[in-house]
Amino acid sequence: MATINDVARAAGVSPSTVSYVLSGRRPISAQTRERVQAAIAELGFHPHAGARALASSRTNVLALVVPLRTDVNVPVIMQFATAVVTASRTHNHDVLLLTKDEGTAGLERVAHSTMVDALIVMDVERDDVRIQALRRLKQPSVLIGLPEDPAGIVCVDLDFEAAAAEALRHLAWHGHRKVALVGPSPAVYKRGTTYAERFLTGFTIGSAELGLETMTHPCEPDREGVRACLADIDAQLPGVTALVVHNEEALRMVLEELQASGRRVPADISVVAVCPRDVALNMPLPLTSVDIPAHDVGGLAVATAMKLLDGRPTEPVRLLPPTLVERDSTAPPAVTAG
Amino acid sequence: MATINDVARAAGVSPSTVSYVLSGRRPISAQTRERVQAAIAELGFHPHAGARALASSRTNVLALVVPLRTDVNVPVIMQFATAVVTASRTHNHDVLLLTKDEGTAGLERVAHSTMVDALIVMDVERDDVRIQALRRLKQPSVLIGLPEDPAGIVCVDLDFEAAAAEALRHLAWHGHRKVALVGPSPAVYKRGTTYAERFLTGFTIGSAELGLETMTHPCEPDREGVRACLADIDAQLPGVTALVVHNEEALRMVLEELQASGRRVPADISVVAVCPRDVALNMPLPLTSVDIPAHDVGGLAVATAMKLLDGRPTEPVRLLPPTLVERDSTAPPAVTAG
DNA sequence: CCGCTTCGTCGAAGCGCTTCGACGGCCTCC
DNA sequence: GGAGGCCGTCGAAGCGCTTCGACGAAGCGG
Repeated sequence: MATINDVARAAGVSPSTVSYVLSGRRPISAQTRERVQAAIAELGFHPHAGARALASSRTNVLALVVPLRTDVNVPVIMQFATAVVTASRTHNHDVLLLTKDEGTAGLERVAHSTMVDALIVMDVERDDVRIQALRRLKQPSVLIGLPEDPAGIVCVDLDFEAAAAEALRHLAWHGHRKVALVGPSPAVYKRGTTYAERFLTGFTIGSAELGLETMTHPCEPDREGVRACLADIDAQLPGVTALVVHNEEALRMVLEELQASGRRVPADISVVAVCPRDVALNMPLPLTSVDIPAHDVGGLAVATAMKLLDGRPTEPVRLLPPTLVERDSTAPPAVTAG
Repeated sequence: MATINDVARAAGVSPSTVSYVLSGRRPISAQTRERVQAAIAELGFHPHAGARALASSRTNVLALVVPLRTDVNVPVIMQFATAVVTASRTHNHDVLLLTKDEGTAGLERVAHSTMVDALIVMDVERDDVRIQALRRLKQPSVLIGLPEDPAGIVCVDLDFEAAAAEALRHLAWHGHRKVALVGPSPAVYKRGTTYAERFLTGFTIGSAELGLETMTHPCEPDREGVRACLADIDAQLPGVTALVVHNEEALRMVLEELQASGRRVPADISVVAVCPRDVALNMPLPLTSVDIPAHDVGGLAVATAMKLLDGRPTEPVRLLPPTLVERDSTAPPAVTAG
């Protein structure tokens, strides 16, 4: 492997000049720069990451903590992860993958041993123990999600409260008065995953503001769970004309069960999904949906981390406004006798 | 941050002694070791990863290249990835996440800049350009998959040929004579993803050996694709009594379409799935399946990488034998007139 | 009791890079 | 036309760790 000294010799300059060509931290004449760059290309020089980290105390690596439990929606997690990786690359950073189950220890390990410049943490819970740990690190961190007390840590996420309100507004505008929320599985609520709670809050508030008759129901994402959920909804909110589904796994089954019970979407019942765009489009019929913009959130998380590293000012909490796209699963309610 | 010098001073020894306590490369008296360890604990010392990498030319980081395209089965990819991460941790390594779309450049970047000790590459295609690149690197690599010409690179994977044979053997043993393969989507074949081809090969050979009447059909994983696929199968292989499904996305829909067409599983038609265990168990009825042991394969990939790093001998290609577990979706064929 | 090995520890030399201060040479401005 | 600046480059000092050779002390056999 060529070193910076080899390059310097080949270009007839000093190592520090090569370094300055690379970093651009001092002016270098066009001539010299070209000679150096030619030497770099010819020797196939790549700076040694460890040496660089040692000398500059910058690693150009971000830690990304992902949950590995399977009761969260895996494809969505993966969308966030890939968004973070691609965004990091555009900022000339790489990504070190940590799993949530290493907990606090994993964060401290990579931070204390200076393996990463900053941390991005997904799937934070209401009062996640990891948050105090993050506060103590010298590296900045960005959460994807919104804990109870985010003081001192920057958070980015979709504004799930607004998302719920948006879904209800759309349905109300179509004339719906009786709307049910098919939520995530009970396990998700139990864990204190705040996006579920925030959506619920938004749903409740929106419902009150719009004067709707609503109910909410968690839903286990298997055939039985979906059936039970829909049955409960029919029992507790007879004449329901619209569903908001905040549960990717259950989505397809909800549609199938509605069909099985003889109800047509959207003629007999409207459905608004809360899910990534491609999920909404890959259903038997294209669903009206509030997008979960994993790509944007991931990109924003990385951009925010970069800001922090540069010492630029940053909003402590940044919630992206939801976008609802009307597709084929919503329509005005059927006019019924009664 | 405390350095090794701080620890040395606190323990009243030289820095090199601390280093030897940490690495165990030279004998250290129990007394000294304890004093050093106490100092380490007290100061919360973590060796600086960059400095360590620079001095030892070992980073204790593995690169993992995952596909980010969505036409592969995301949850399965994620299973591999988490398996690799957890296994790496047990070997005291971390994982740097690269995406396949950075291609050859990404591999070279992390290798040349000495960010990683070894590379693990998923989703290799028949004659993947990345393979030549890997051969040129000074770091060893392990492929999850099996390219055309694996010479010089170690590969691990499930033995998909044997898996197909195993599925057929099970069905033949039950007395089935007409069996169809519902394969991955055409895109997967087109890409030259070898596991699909290997399964197909095994299916064809097994079919001949067992004297079965079979056919194979790729399947687009949406409602229409599944319908078309099943219709083709019924047309081309009338009286088919069993299906082998090698397509996680389509699996649930296949079952539903069979039911919709009035066929009961396994009374009227048997189904063997090729998928991870948990997928087989989370279907409306527990499916007889050949497991895709993502966890084992990921773990093996890491273990193999460690072997290579230690200079221990390694089999060039290691294909894990498949395991078929009989559950509720297979039974002898119905006795019909004719 | 002497010389040889083994054990436990130290000191110093790097690993490859960044960065700070220094220093010529050139331009500019009065 | 000389003082003052800026531009472009160099040299050297580290960053924090590992590792090699060296060296006393202790243990052993003859």
